[in-house]
Amino acid sequence: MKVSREQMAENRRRILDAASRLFRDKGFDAVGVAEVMKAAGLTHGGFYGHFSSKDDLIAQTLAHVLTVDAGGGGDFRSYVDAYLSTGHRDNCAGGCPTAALAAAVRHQTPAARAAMTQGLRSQLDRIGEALPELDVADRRRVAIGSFAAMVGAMILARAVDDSALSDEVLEQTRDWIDTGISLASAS
Amino acid sequence: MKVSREQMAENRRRILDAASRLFRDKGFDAVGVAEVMKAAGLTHGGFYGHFSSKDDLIAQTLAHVLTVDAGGGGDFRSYVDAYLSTGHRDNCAGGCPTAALAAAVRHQTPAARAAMTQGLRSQLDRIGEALPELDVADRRRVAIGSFAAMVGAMILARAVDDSALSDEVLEQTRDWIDTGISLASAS
DNA sequence: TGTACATCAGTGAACGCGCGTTCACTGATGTAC
DNA sequence: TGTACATCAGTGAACGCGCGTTCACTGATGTAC
Repeated sequence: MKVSREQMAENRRRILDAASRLFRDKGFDAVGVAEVMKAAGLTHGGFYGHFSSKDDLIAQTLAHVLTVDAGGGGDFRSYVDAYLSTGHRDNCAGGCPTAALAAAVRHQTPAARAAMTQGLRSQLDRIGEALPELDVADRRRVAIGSFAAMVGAMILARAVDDSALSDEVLEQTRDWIDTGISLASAS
Repeated sequence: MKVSREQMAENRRRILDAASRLFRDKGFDAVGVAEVMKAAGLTHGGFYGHFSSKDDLIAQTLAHVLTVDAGGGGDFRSYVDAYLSTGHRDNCAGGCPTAALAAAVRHQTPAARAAMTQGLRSQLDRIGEALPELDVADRRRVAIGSFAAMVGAMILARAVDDSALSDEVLEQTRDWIDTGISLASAS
């Protein structure tokens, strides 16, 4: 049955939110259209009233989840600590979409890759702004280098089967970034 | 028709090599058993004489590709430069299996994750050995921190649709790792 | 060393399940009068 | 403001393609004599 315009807009938002969590948790391929719709409280048939295909859903979900700003505001060191925590590692569904999905984006449509590109750009800009104590040249290097290290460390920590090694990857990467920032600040 | 024991062993190796390249290039889900067998010069029916399932192939391919030592020998700085090159970025099929597959391993069987864990362990040990100028505590931090940064940077550089941003991620991460090592060497 | 035969690696057709996608239908919405 | 009707968001059954897996068969291997 038909629903109101606002209800439809909310349904669309719920589909994107459900897809965002499911994709981060299980990956694009392991999540079906029907599963997403069920998680949004709908049936699978209505899907194509909102999206033209699963690929379209993937691209729009990426654009949706990457435009939410990732808890900025605080200083960069505490952001790094929160990012490289066991809590974040164990909460893939609610965690950083870049760590969860960037590797899979390589195999997606141009629209999905474009959304990822824009998301990365704004993420790096946001990190740069959180480093006002550095001069401009250092700022970019620290933003890119440390974000790459955070994403890489999270992916490795999640891939690994041994919790001691996983914890060590997070801890050592935290220390590594910390010393990297200290050096830049001192120069 | 039956083939000789050596031929069968070589066929198995060819299947693993083909799977290794295809999986790195396109991901586990996008590559079918038939495609792997065809790339190895065989037909799909014979697959189950070598492996018990596709999951088994994935686990054994990871073990196979992660035990090849990744061009060690030289010093660490030149390894980093080669790793974070556009050539490596554009050669996913022949490149670092960790950068290509680590994120996907999260969704694979326990056997696959165990192979990944062992592979990461030996990779980190190898990097540590390539840093004899550092004292032991620094060595581990630099090995983990810089490998995390390399893997993360490669994944981001490959996910992104804009070659200027992609190049910048590689370059800045190279600089970031370089300054990180310099700091550790100086202390 | 040579021959007969049992073994078994590889072949290719076939099966069946899952998932993306389609479609005829339903009934609430929201507009025209 | 109230009523009649056209619209269209959502439903759920059905389709069909792709892929993992199975299986009866083939013919070269390698062993027993």
